[in-house]
Amino acid sequence: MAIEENEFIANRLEKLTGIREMGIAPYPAHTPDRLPIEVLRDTGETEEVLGTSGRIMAKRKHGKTVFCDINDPTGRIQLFINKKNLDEAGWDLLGKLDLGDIIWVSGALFVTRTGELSVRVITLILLAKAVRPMPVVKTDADGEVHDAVSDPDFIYRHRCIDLMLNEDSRKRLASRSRIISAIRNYLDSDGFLEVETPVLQQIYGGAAADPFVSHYNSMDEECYLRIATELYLKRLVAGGIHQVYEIGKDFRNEGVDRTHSPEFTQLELYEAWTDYNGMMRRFEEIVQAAAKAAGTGLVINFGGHEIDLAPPFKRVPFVPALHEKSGENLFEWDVEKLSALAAKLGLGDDIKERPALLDKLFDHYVTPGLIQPSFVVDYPVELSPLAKQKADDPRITERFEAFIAGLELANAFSEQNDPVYQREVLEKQAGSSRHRKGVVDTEFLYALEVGMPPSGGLGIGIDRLVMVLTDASSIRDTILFPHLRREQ
RNA sequence: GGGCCGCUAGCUCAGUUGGCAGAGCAUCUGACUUUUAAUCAGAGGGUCGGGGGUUCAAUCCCCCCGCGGCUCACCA
Repeated sequence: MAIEENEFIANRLEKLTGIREMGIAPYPAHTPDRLPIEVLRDTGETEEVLGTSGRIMAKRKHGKTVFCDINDPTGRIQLFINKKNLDEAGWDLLGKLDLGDIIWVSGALFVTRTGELSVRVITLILLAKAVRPMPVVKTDADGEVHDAVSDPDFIYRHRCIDLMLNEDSRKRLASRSRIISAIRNYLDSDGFLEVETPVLQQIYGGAAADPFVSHYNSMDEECYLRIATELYLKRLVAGGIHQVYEIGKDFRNEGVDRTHSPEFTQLELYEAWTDYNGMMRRFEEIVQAAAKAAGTGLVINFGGHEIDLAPPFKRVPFVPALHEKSGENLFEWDVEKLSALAAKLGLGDDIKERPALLDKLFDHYVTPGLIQPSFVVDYPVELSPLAKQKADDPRITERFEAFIAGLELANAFSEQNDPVYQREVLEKQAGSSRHRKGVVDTEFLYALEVGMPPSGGLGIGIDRLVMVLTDASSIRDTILFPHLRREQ
């Protein structure tokens, strides 16, 4: 199929033909020696002829002199192109260049009358002709940006344009990369092994979510994209891999909103000989390392809140906090009373399960107040099937979720390693939950039966962590290519 | 899935109590040998998201649909 026709594309395709007719290859494979633009800027004025390359971002014609701005990832520099400095072919080529074209130039560096360091171009080579126009964004003397491309739909669908034009997006992408890298460094240097477990699974588990369903032709069987890595990683801990982690995509077939994406990146780590207290320290340290990598201080701004990431983070026990904020002894209430209260608060009138009710009421009463980094600790056992119960109260588990600015960033517990108890819980859940379809992961239970040391486990939503550290209002801003509906 | 808002030129956006569709930038032609949101003179560019309805006349009002945003619901 040919490129869609419009005036702009037709015009550029015509120029492309003209360039070929001049005997110039518009898409050469070879780039002559070049210096990054940043290096030219650091060099300053020099008679030495230097080469560089980049994309044409602005073109100002003044008769026999043309000023262009080109940029590369390291910066932007002005080109001073005068007819007398170029050969005829070079000057003719210039006439067929447009904003967005990628070129190589060489020349000495000088400062113009208006004080702008510029390349006095003596050689001009086309490296890639752009046949599709890109939006033109201008910045004035006051640094004010005009005609910025801000339509989210456009940005998500054409991320290449977004990255070309929007500094914030480039910075966020770099921050994300460095954050993940810093987390790996932190864990690797502390003795953890990074592993890869299956994305394509016959039995999914480790979280309560609907999976994406696929089909494996050669086996003729239904399979699922993973919703968590938990159950595989714990098999490794049982196998003697006592410090292990995975950073990868999980897929949950559920609604999309500002803080949920159907595919998202999660870190899960498991560590033997420690418990959820150890995981709290790990989380605090990972947040420190990530903030350092993102180049923010420990006091950050997110969604209009000033947030202090310095440890230790606040501990908020689930049941007492719920009682304090609600003014009622809700944990002792029965399902009917809880359900009635939830309905009265407009949280939904068809919730009939105690775990869901407690969770919902907690979200209503307590979560919104968790602006500064907080660990909500000691969740009711019904909400935490894979966590170990507290020794002195079997109705409570050694589990925490970490919140920053009301956003859930992490979930962790002292891992349940009692195989008999764990089997009972999973079998009961398989019979009741809409998510489980009556399937129990017996290989996971096999591992517990073989014996798994007391361990702590921690899951961190990487996209959300990036949101917090780059002040992104939507998880989609932290994901380069978020899922969008098909364009009509 | 519900509610609200949006969709107009390549980009950013005006606009019409319903009466030939507008600006800036970009593009094209011309002028200009130190400009920088360059400037000046001229020109072209639109199925006003799609479909249906009301009307002499719809980009505008009504209905359906598509896409997006915010929000609520859902989401261990």
